[in-house]
Amino acid sequence: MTAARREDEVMELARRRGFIWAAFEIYGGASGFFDYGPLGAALKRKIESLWREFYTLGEGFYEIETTTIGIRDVFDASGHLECFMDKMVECKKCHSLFRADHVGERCPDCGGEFSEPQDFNLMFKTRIGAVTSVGGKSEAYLRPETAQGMFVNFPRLLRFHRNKLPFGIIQIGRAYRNEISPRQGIIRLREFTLAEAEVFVLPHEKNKHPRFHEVEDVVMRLKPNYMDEEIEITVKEAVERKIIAHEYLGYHMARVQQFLEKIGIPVERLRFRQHEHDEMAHYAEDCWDAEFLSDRFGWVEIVGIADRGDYDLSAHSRKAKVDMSVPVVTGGEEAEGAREGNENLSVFPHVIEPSYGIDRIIYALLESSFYKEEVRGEVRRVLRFKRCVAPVEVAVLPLLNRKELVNKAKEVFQMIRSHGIFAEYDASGSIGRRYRRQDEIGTPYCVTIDYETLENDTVTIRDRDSMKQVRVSIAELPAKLRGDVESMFTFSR
RNA sequence: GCGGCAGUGGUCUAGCGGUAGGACACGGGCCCCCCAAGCCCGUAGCCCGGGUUCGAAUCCCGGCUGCCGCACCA
Repeated sequence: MTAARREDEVMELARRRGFIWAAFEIYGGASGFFDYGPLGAALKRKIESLWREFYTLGEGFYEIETTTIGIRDVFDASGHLECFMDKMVECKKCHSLFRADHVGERCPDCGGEFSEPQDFNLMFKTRIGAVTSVGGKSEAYLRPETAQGMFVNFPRLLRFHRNKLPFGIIQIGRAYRNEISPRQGIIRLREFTLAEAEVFVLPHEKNKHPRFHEVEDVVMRLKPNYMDEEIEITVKEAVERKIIAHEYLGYHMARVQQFLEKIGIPVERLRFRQHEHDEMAHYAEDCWDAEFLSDRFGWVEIVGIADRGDYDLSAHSRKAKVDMSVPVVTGGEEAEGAREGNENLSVFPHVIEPSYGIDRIIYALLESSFYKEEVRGEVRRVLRFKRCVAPVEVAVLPLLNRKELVNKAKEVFQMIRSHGIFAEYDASGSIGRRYRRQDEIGTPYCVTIDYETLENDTVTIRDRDSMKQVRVSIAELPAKLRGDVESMFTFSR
């Protein structure tokens, strides 16, 4: 229980200060389930909003919201029913469990005999309605990814986009996987949040992304599956040298990196690792994981960028008997897939999918933001969140708990909130203690009301990272907090 | 899921068969004009269930949870 390691200390802080904790604690807990507290939920909400903006405003994608329960047909077609399933055998002697295809006739531990293989599916199964029979529409599953909701709605989405490709669809939501034994805290959860984009593109257009030039100079750290070491390379060069298969994949990998940097994941702790062929999910043609270098867990996947090919659309077309292929329009530029003289040619769009594990990103952010130093013999713990994700944007503090300062401080507090800035008020304990409280939850700025405030209506803004202060007038405070606060401290760091 | 170890206020810990003590945090007060100072007061705990015993936080069994190793992580 001792929080000896720095990394464990972060999670201790997260629990203590209301970011995240084990679910069902009063009943002893349940492995693989966590709840977000007041600050964690705020942090998560901010990350999700930034993500949403990044893809809607940034890419012009629309967001949809589909059911978290899926009927059997969906996961039958998607392959999850079969491929998410492991045949498990149990040793009759020592009761160890093994995957049937990973093990021989006898238990490798004790040499005991195995039971008959039994199915273990990673999907949570449920039933629809008061039906007790097996099969049919009564059988349902909690989705293991949000993606299927976007695939099964493809015909309507295509019509919505007036039959024009490419287009992208995003979705943020919960997904569920009944892990055999989840560990590693919020790295492996049984219920978690995914933020996924499905980009539908004609196969012969995968190598010409209209905005590729905007990201072509982005330098990324790549670990291709046929190489033993990592290389640092621009996206442009990686695509030219076929290290990354095509522009669409390269473009979205670069965008993933840009998003992660934007919310404050240090780029030097990031790499993109290409899946080995035997490691690839059943639906993937190619897949690169954006991995975060954790002090605690080593390289951890936080985003997967997969080329799902036409796997899902063709599978649902077959199963549902609804043709989701699209006609290939041979316009001015000739299309590779379109053969001459064949006017009725149609193809299944391919899907490029960046899939973000929000909970893991939150862990990565907590771990990499955590900073500890000694100030005057006391430990100072700081979460160095970027302002765009900080749960509390500013704290308003009267220098002393005196009536005249408190009244003025409450006035300023209300004023700041009326400008749409989320603030916290705290008058309890010494000013130093209150600064430390805010440091620990990552509040970037503290506004302090002192006796000078009463004289000339100015307050100080204290910067979390430099602990420096500048004095501004109350009148210009909202504008400063909204706008160029950072610049007021950049030279003093 | 298997094996080993462990679970005491919010956090960290002392106690290891006679009924819980500390530190920090938190709340109230005093003091205080800027980075967890000091003083006073207060709130708050033996993971859950069974058993052994006159008596269990302490010993035994089961469960849950966590850590380490193995397996699993489509």
